[in-house]
Amino acid sequence: MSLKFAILGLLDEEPHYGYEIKQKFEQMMGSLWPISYGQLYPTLRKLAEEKLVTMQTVQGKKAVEKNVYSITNSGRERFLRWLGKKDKKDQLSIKDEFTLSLFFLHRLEKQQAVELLRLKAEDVKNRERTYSEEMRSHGPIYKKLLTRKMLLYIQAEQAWLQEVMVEINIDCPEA
Amino acid sequence: MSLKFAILGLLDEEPHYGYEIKQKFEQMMGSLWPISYGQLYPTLRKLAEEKLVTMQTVQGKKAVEKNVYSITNSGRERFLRWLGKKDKKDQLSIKDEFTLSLFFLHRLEKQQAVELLRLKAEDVKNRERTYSEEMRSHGPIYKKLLTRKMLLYIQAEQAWLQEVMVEINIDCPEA
DNA sequence: CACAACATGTAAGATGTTACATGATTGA
DNA sequence: TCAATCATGTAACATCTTACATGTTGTG
Repeated sequence: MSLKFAILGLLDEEPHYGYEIKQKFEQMMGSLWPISYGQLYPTLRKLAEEKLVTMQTVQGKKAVEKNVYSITNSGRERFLRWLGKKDKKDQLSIKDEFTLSLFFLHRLEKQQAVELLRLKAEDVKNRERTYSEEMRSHGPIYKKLLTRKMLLYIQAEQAWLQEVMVEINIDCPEA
Repeated sequence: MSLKFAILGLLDEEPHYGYEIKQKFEQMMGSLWPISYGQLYPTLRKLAEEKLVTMQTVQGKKAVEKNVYSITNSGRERFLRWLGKKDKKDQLSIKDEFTLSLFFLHRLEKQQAVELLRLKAEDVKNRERTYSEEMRSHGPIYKKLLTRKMLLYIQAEQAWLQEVMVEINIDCPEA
C-alpha cells in the first residue's frame, strides 16, 4: 500500500487532519491519484494501530472536531526506510479492458471493430490534449514531472493505437 | 473484473477446464497478465452462479476429474455486449511507489537520490531489452501487439526518467 | 523413486471503490 | 434559508495475491 507512505511523507512535514491529507495529496498529484475517505480513514486508523502515527482530537471552529495526526519516530524511520528502498514495486501493466478486447475483436463485425478503435483513438487524443495543456500551466516541478509522465504514456498509447489500426486493416481488408 | 470477460471469451470458442483456462490465457497474454488459481476458481464459481457458464465434471485419465466449463447463451450475450461496449475502463495510471517517492526524494541525501534514479533507469533498460528481444520472436499477431504496447510504454518511461534525472540535477546541482 | 507437471480448490489478507450515514459551518 | 464545503466515519462489495491443502500422472 503506497497510500500509507504517502500519508507518512505528508505527516513528516507537519501534522495534518484527515480531510486535509486528502486535499493536499490530490493537489500534489494533480488529480492523477484520487483517494476516497473509505480508504483514507481506515488507513489512518491502521497507521495509528501500528504506532507509526498518533492521533489527537482538537477543537476547530465551534463544535467542529478535527483529528490531527502526527508522525512518530517509528513512523519516520519506517518512511525513510521505504524511501531509500531500491526495489520499489513497479505497476506498469496493460491489464485493461480495451487491451483484452483486442484479442476478441475478430468476433465483431469489421465495421464495429473499426468504429471501436476509432472511438478509442479519439478518446486518447482528447486526453493527450488535456495533459498537453496542463503542461503549459505553471506549478511545482514534481507535479509537472508527473503530468509529463502521463503525457508520455498517453502518446505511447496513441502511437500504439495507430499501429493496431494498421494491423487490423491489413489483417481483414475492407474489400 | 475483466478476467470474467477473458474467461467468457475463451469459453466462447470452446469448453475448457480451469487449469486449461489459466494456461491458455497466460499463453495468449505472453505472461504479461498472470492469473492465480485463487482468483480463477472463485471467478468460475461466480460465473456459474450467474448462469453465464455451466460446469460438468468429466473423467480424465484414470482417477483425475476435470471440471469442464461451457458458455451459456446468456453468457455469450453478456460477452458480446461487453465486447461492443464503447466506454471500456482504461487503467492507464501512474499510482506506483517509485513515482510517489519522487515527491519526497529531496529528503534523501543527493547522492542516494541519484543512485536510486540510476538503479531505476538500469532496471527499465533491462526490461526494454527483454521486450525488444521478445518482439523479434514469432507469434500470433495479437500477442505481438501486446508486447509492442508494453515496449512503447517502457520506452516512454525511459524517456521520462531521462528528463527526471536532468531536472533533479538542475534542481540540486552537485557542486 | 523422486520430481515436475497436472488438477482443484480454500482462507486470509491487501487494496481499493461506492454508497451510506451524520452533522457543522460558510456564503449567497 | 439553501447549497456548497468542511469534517469523520462505516459497510458492502470488487479485485487480486499469497499461502495453504490435497491428490494424480508422467518422466528420468
